[in-house]
Amino acid sequence: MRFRSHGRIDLARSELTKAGLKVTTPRLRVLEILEQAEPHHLSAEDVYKRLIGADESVGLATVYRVLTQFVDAGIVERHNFDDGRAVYEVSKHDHHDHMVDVDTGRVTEFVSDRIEALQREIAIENGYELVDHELVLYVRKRKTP
Amino acid sequence: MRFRSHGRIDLARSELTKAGLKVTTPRLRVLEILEQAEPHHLSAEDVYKRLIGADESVGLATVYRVLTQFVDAGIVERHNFDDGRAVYEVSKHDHHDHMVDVDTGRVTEFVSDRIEALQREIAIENGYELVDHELVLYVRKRKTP
DNA sequence: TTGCAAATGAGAACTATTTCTATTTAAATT
DNA sequence: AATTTAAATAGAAATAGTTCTCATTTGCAA
Repeated sequence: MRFRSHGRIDLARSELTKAGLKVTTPRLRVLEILEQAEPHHLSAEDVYKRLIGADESVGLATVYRVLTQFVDAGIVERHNFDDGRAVYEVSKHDHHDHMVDVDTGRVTEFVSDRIEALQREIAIENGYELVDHELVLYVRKRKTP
Repeated sequence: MRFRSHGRIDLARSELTKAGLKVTTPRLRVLEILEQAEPHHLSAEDVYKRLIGADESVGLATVYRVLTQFVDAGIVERHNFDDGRAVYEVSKHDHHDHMVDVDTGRVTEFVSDRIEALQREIAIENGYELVDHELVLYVRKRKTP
């Protein structure tokens, strides 16, 4: 049965092409890993480990190079948390922020239209327009709910 | 004339003592530099350069060590911007957030009680209490004001 | 002032990331 | 399908930022 669709992979291919990046095995693999990642945030090392685990031979330097290209192309976002970790995740249209549990290190995502709106307001009050933002809440589970 | 007051230095001394840190020359020097810093944000390297410039002989390793101790003690805050820079600044009681002009790299500070309140709300809605937060707005000067 | 635990300086070690370069590969061309 | 060529890769080496080690120095309590 020819002409069968390979949805996910074709999507990754077209994303690369659209970004003006040649379609190569390492790029496809890294993009697939990020798209299927759970949680969404992976460090370069995480991506590399998953590649090795899947018996793909991709060099660590290539992982870094490809991730940087993805960030430049807008396919992927990079976040730096205060403890020094840098993580990557595919850019979704629904922008979200992060909440880090300071005891466990667990990261959860959240969206708040109210906060987004306020940020835009604040930028304007200062004569700017908002290009992007980064919000991380450092939190702790409440003892008394 | 004895018994003259040395306001700034005495303050730094008492901050160290309060934090349970022995009062040493390197600690006093680093704290003074951060308190007088303009802009408020300095990297470890910046602090080190200013010490050298002032003919103080303090090792770079000590600068890092002392900065980390200050952060642990809550005297100083550390911020990581998305471009990878890590900067330190003395914790003021009026917590503030940052606005980075993406064209010039200039950093300005701002405070918004509304955003602070919203953050606390969001944490609670998720069963957490807010320990700290980090908000950076990436902005661009408006062409048409 | 003396003694000792704590702090420091200098350089080695470490970690994360980037660069270098010889080799391989994608994809345009024939 | 084979050829060509610029772009991409792997792996090693280099770099930058930060932390560690340990011999020496210092703050401060007795």
